[in-house]
Amino acid sequence: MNNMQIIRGFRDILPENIKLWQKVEKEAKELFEDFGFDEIRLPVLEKTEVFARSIGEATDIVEKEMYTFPDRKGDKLTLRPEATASMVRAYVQHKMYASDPVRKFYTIGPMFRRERPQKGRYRQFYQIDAEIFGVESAYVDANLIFLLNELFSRLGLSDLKAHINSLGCPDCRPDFQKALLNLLESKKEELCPDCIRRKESNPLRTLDCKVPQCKEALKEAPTTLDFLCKECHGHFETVKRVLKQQNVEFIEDKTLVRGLDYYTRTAFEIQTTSLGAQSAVAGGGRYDLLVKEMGGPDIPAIGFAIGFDRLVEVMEALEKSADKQLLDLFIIALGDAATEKGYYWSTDLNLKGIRCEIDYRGKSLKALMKRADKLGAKYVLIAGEKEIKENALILRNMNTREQISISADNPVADIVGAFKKNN
RNA sequence: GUGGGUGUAGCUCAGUUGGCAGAGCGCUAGGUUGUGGUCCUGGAUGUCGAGGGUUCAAGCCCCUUCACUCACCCCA
Repeated sequence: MNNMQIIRGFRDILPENIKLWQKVEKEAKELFEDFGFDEIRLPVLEKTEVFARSIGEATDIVEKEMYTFPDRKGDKLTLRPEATASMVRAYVQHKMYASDPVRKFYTIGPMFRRERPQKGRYRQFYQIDAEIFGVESAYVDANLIFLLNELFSRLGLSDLKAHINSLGCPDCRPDFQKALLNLLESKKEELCPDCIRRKESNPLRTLDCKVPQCKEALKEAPTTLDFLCKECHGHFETVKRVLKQQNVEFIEDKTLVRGLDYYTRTAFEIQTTSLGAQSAVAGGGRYDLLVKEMGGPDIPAIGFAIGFDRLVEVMEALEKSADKQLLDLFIIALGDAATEKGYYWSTDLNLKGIRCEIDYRGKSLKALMKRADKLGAKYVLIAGEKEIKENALILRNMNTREQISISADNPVADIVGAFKKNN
């Protein structure tokens, strides 16, 4: 096996697939800018501490999925597994809250997690990330979900559903956790091995276990919603009311728990059915405690991440293709003199915005006509020795087979003119 | 990390009880000395994922390993 191979779980996004990526990126940027978000670009490497502190030491991401290594000086560095931690780090480091605590950012880029690859899951994957700092109001929670919904609808995706839940806050979460732990303890004979483990590491996770026996045992389990304090309850009700008012369809999903420690109150996920087990295309939530935890002041925040790769895959599954870019003109130059002229013409045409190609391999007219056809050329310019001598190049319309004769003195102007007339 | 499936031409895949490595598409050259798409004819392209074993003989059987893939776990 050839060793010069891409790393496992990494992939090349090839030109034949890039159009959808560009389309998604363009739509997202336009929408976010319209909604008042500013782009921010963040590094791919951070000190390990940035992620360990924010995501949670005991989470799977930090425990076993990060690409972590010492640099030459011995500092422990990590390839970012998600964007929010870096976003908060930047917000705090530049003391952005000092001049204006209310900030809205988005960023697009690669993330890295060393998991076993499968459908819709890669070790380098891309996220489109948006965060709002400094607003506690439930209106921005609803607004972010609305924004996701709008983006997906603009991309023509309809099989996506928003799931929302509230995880409570430090006031109400402890009571809930106590109640849940009590129940887990009493039912521990019936739980699957994974849930026995979760009981210790991340009790919330037992709520969305897929093993039927666990589901049955935990049917009566308390949920975060049962224990919400008055403020959290009101916050959640507002989110739901506003979404209804704006005709955003959603499912209240009390099994929706998110894996990162920093979430509080609103948690949401956009799910699809067309991607096998990887149902989450976007996910996010509120993290009112994280800015402070990362050394900043007590400032609330909320954000989401869209799984770019997954989104593109959903679109591919629904055959939402983007148009292939075809060629405007293919120049067939036969002989050395014609080839040299053809080179200058093609460059000039490129500069004038005409997508034009020429072939230098000295092939036959027939072979080049085939190539022009393969490239989808709208026109072919034929410049053979005869045409040069007689000062009469042939411009052939490949759809109508119509051919006109143009002078070899300044064919670029004639061609540009022809394109203007047709467009 | 655990389990299942799959590795044969650039792509999609056949390959029988172990007996000369194949097809379609694509590529390429012709079919009127200079006109594409359809059609016809010819041509090129293989470490049968890799390493080892069994055998007179292995793409096929056995062992090891790697990769891809799906699922679990977890998450976007």
